[in-house]
Amino acid sequence: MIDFSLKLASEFYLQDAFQTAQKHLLGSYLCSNVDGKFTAGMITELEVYIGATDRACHAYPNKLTPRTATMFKAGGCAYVFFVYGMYNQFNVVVGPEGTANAVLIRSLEPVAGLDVMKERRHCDNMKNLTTGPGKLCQALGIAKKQHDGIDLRGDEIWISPRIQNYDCIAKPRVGIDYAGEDKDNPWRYLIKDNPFISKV
DNA sequence: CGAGCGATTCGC
DNA sequence: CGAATCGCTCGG
Repeated sequence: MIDFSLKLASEFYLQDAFQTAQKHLLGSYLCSNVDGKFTAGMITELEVYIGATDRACHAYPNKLTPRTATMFKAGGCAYVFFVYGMYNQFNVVVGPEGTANAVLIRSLEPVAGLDVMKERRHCDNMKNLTTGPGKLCQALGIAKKQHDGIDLRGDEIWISPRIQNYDCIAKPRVGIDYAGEDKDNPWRYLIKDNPFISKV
């Protein structure tokens, strides 16, 4: 059984976003205790965004606005944003204060609180509960209004370290056709052979 | 101050 | 493949 009370050490949030994403975040457990309900899923897919140089990043080129402000905080907090009038997306802020790097969590394999997830998602199919950035926020009860900027070492949303190593696949990121030269960067990482993915 | 749009999802 | 749906950004 997994001990979800363990939390990813602070040091990893302050290091290189690509290293942290592939070696520490991928395969770890995103946990939430929202409205008194515990849910957790293993991170199977994520994407890296770099504020200084990456046209796909909301904070490019180091653009500080009310929306992007949390990305400039020190690593270890959540950047949660709202899109399409109905969906939230959850990112892990990585790197020292003043940099705007974030890791978008795109898909989870449900591990705990499946009944809660099914209820929140109005859906019974396990493969459809958390396989997408908007879906997993709904399943875990994560929303910008309550959770943007929240510390990930607190007791509402946190990350529990991976308990084994996984082979990693790199692909281009999803839904960023506007990003020009950066749209083909292979900064989407998936656990090899894990079926809980948002897209092929 | 308002038009345009988005790191998506679902149903037709 | 198009609608849903609204906060954020930017231009006027």
